[in-house]
Amino acid sequence: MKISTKGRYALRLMTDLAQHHEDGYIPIKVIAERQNISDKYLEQIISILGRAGYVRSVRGAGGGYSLAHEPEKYTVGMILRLTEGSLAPVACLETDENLCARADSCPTLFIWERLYAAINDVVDNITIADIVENSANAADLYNI
Amino acid sequence: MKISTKGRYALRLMTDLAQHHEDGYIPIKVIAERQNISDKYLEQIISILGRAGYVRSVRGAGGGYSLAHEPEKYTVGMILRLTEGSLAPVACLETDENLCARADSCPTLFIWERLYAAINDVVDNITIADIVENSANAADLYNI
DNA sequence: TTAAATCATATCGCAATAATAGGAATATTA
DNA sequence: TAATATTCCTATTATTGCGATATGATTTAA
Repeated sequence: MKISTKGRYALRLMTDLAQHHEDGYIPIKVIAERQNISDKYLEQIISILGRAGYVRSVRGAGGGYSLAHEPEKYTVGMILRLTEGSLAPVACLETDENLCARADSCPTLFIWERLYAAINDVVDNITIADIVENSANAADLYNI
Repeated sequence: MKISTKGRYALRLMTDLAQHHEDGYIPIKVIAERQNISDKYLEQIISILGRAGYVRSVRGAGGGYSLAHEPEKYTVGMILRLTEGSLAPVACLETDENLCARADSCPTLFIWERLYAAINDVVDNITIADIVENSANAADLYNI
């Protein structure tokens, strides 16, 4: 029951882009240094975000990445689902094909449904803008 | 973000024991057949439950396993934490040692805290007795 | 004494995670 | 035009954890 680095890095990536939203296109190397993450690994992750249309990119010198939309348009759920896959705690909740034959009489299914709903409720109600705001407050609090 | 078979099997195991709570000691083979799970794998899982004092065992012919307490004494959270380990969505919430140096200014920590709280809230408020009851209702509903 | 059961370990195949690596394609700038 | 900076694409790899399977020792009842 862990969120992998892929999802966590993706969130930090999007947050970083949001914090520097006014600075035009930012090379992945810069973000990798700021976030202290392998730039080659970040490259792979941002390509997922790019294919989904979450970030825009410009190639060549002076290029880089930029958020395609405003930070408040992205929920944590969107980012995590894209990079981690489904957040369902059991496979049988993911697709109709995965739904097992005994689902009608499955004594534990309601547990996973409640858990799934609780997870979705959290991640779908926090946006990247919220993260940026929270981070600004924390910095203020600690006089950074 | 998946609950592994270990935790799921443990829940089915405990539920099965609860459903046959009056039948004395039940061999793991019987449960394995009823639940259609590898008996050798179940053996390993129930040994965890045994060491934790969740089930009692009697060796030798005529022996088997039995719940150590009433079904309402066990929460889903207890079983899952024992078999899966911590349900924290990120390692830094597990122990003080895991808490990273930048926690004070971590912009995403509040997400994981909320997620963790939501997960705990679900699993700590469902007991094995609830599962048995739910299963009885479902059986009734579908005329099984 | 035989059979039924728990108890204890060791081993194994597979897949996923978390990178690392190398280079092709594209654009800017000197 | 050449050099440089960047994205883009794909292959490889080391490590780990999952989900078993296997073997056998120990205990107890019939």
